[in-house]
Order: sequence, then C-alpha cells, then structure tokens
Amino acid sequence: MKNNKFVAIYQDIADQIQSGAIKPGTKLLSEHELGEKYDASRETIRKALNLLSQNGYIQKVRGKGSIVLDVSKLNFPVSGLISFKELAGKMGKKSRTIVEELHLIKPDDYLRAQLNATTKDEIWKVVRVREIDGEKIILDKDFFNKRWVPSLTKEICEDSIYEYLENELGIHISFAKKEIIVEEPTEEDKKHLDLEGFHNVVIVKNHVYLDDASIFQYTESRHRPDKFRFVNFARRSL
Amino acid sequence: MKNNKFVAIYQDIADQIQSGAIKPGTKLLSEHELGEKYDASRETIRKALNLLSQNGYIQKVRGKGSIVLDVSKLNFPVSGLISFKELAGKMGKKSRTIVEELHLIKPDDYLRAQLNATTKDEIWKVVRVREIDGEKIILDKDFFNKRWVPSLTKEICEDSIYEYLENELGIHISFAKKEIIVEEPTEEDKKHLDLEGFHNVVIVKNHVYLDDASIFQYTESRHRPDKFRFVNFARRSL
DNA sequence: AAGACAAACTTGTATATACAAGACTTTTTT
DNA sequence: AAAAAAGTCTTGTATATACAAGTTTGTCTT
Repeated sequence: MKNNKFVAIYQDIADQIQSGAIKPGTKLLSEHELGEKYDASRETIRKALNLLSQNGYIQKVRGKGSIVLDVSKLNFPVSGLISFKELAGKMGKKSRTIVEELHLIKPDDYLRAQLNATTKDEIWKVVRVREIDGEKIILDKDFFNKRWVPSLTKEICEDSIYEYLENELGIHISFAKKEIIVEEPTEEDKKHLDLEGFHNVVIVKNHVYLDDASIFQYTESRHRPDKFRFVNFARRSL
Repeated sequence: MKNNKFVAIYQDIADQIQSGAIKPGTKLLSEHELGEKYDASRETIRKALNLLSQNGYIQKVRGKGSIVLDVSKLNFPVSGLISFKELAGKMGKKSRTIVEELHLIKPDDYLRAQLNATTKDEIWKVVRVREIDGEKIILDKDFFNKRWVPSLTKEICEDSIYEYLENELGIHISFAKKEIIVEEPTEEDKKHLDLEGFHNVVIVKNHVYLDDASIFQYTESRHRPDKFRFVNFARRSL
C-alpha cells in the first residue's frame, strides 16, 4: 500500500458503504467532523469525498452535506476495467476459460491502426472462450504489442492476464475507451460459442492505455446477447 | 455563466483540444506556466486539469506533464447524458421526433420501484419514435413524476424535453445510472420501429437523478441493433 | 567515453486560511 | 402570530506554502 491519506480515507468510507455499514439515504459526517475523525485537513477530506462522488457512492449537496447513494443496484460494474476473472468471482458463478489461440502475429492494417503499431512490431494474439455455468458465452480476442509483454503462456491466459501484467510485469493500466455495437455472428462466433439460435452478438471493443498514455491492448469481447449486461454510472460532465 | 474560475479554464482548454488547436500527443504548458497564463494559483489550475483528465482530454504523468489525448475517436458520446436532439445535431443527420403517447398515468409496481414513487403520485408517460434519415430507429419511453414536471405539451416533447426542464423549469440533472441489455422485440417495438427483419433490440435503461440525489426520470430507449453504438471513456477507479 | 552525481524541472500530497454561498435554526421585530 | 433578521451550520472556491517524488538535463568525475 502507498502512504496515501485521501485514498485510504476514500477506501474506508467506500467499504463502509459497500458493506451496508453506512446506509443509502443517510448523510455522512460533515467535512469538518471527518477531518477530526481521520486526523486530516479539510482539503484532504474533500479529495476523498470527490473520489466517492465520482464513483457514485455519494452526492454532495451544498449547504447540507453528503448523501449516501444506493450503490447496490450497480453491483457488478462491467463498466470499469474489471477483468473477467474478478467479475465471475463476484457473481459467484462457475466459470472456465478455454484458450483457443495463442501466438505472435504480424499486424495487418486494421490492427496496426488500433494498436498504433508499426510493420516491424510483433503482436500477441490471444483468443479465449469464456464458459459460465457450462455455456460458452463470450469470445475474447486480445491483442498486445510484444514490446510490453515479452512472454505469455497458456497457463497465464487461462488464469488472469491482468494479474500477470500488474503483479509480475509491473504494468499499470490507466484508462480505456470502450465501444459497444451489435452485429451478425461470424463463422468464428458460431464455431466457438453456444449461440442457441441467436441472430446477433454484442461486441465490446476496448482500447486499453497505460499510465504514460501509450496504447497497450486492443480487445474484442463478443457476447451472446441474452447474457450481456452493461452497467454504467455517469455524472453530467458540465 | 457562473464566475467559476477553474471551470472556465477547463472549458477554454477543452475547446482548444476539441477544435484541434492543441494537438493530441503534445504536452500542455506546465501547471506553473498555466497559472501565469490564466492568472490563477496552481491548485486552481490543478482542478481544471483534473476535470480534463476525468473527461478523457489529457493524461497527467508525474514528473513529465499533461499529455493531450485523442478525443476525435470518441466524438459523439452516447455515453454522457447528452440528449437526442444534441446528438442528432452533432452528427448532422436529418432527424424527426414523433410523439406517440403523452399522458398522465398511475404507476404500477415496476414503475413505482424505478421512480421511487407512491401510489398517490401521478406519472407522465411519454412515448416517442426517433427517425433518422427517414428510418424509425429508436423508441423512447420516458417517465417523469408530476411532482417535478407539472405540465408537458406535445410541442415540448417534439423539441427537447431536457432543454425545457433546464431552461424553463430550472431543473438540474446531476447524474444517471445506465443499463444496457439486448432482448427480443415486443409487439410495440415491431409496430413503431422499422425493424427490417432484425431479431433483437438494444435497450438502454436510464435512471436520472437531480442535484439533491432524488430520482427524477426513468427512460427506456429501444434501438434497432444495427444503428446502436455506445462509446465510453473510463479511468481505472483505483 | 561512460558513469555518477547534482540541479532544475515536472506533478503529487498535505496543510492552512479566507471568504462566498446555500440551508437551517434561533432570535428579534413588526 | 407572522415575518424579518441574525447567527450558525453546511459545502464551494481561491490562494499560499511546504515538501515528496518522478523526469530530464547538464556537469563533473572517473
């Protein structure tokens, strides 16, 4: 852990809201009182509260205080940058990952554009099928530049690539641009997924960036439509 | 406009990035230099930069500076809380809104749960079809509590309800929880939309909240799948 | 020439103060 | 009793200072 005061305060309050120790609809202590409780200045408390506000935990009202929001309804955030493993774990479902492909390729035009790569770059291509409760629901196609990820094994892909990147390689994901569209299933979709007669697949295209704003990964996640759900919290920008 | 310094600075820089005056990949002036330029303290500059960072305009890198990101790709944010009218305008398409229903109803159980209403409340039900380039693409079902919106006319619904609320009634939208799922079209969908043989509709369920965290509106937006696109920028929470 | 070190940048965190503005309670005036 | 005013809470904005920590650049030593 870092010795980061306002993040620690944020975590503490967020945990209390998540666990239900602080109930939706109630008010938090005032900024002044929180400052005393956590032995921090008001500005530090405000940074923590702003984080809570951004992530949908509280609503600040001028002159009144910070109202706790009902976070239970947006329980599992397919929204954020959470990984499949974390997600399946949270939902308490039996899940399995089948690695269909894992090799280095030369990027074509489309991929070079997505990954901002040159013709000299080598790209990891990982194709995985996600099985939940015995049904093959999701087809994930991941592309990494070998520049960031020198080696990759079947075992890592079956577990969690993200854990490997963060813990082993020390790579830090910073932000992502997502695009959601619906298309007809390709032959590849039909081959790998249990489509059960569905005529569409939901495609989540994901561009993932590192701390230094360099693009790191491009992912296509192809879902059977009945098992797809996306939840999102958004503040009015301005 | 408010006399709000850090928002003004945010707007100024955001506009420059949007218009291309500041190019992606370049660096902004340092916080110190920006402080001189805008005659503001460093903390004020930092508030503006944090807003830019949250909205995907820049990436801050410790020790280096603020790198300008490429916002051109996430041009039209179906993500935010932007309205259909604004959206259609930005895309430069010919659009039309057909009001199919507009009346007060007594809420059933489902609606009471969504709108946090009592059996005594009266609810505005607005059903609108959105036509783009001559095709009926979207079916919007809006529900407002009469408590917030006393009167509503066909003309307002054909224009922009949001503009009416913000400008005429002085109601301020604060945040929204979105949920995206895919389902089979209902008879109502088939009746109102030009489905062209598509077997699914994309449903965007939207819970809209006011400044004081009270729920204000529930919306179901039902899209023909080929015309649906959702773009989203998300930072790794923590 | 190569490496080590130092200096000068950058952003990040924490604190303090002052005042503005909205919400609410209490007191005073009418 | 009702209305107005004052006082006291709350959060919002703007500023200043100090130091920590990461990056880059230049200089000095080896």
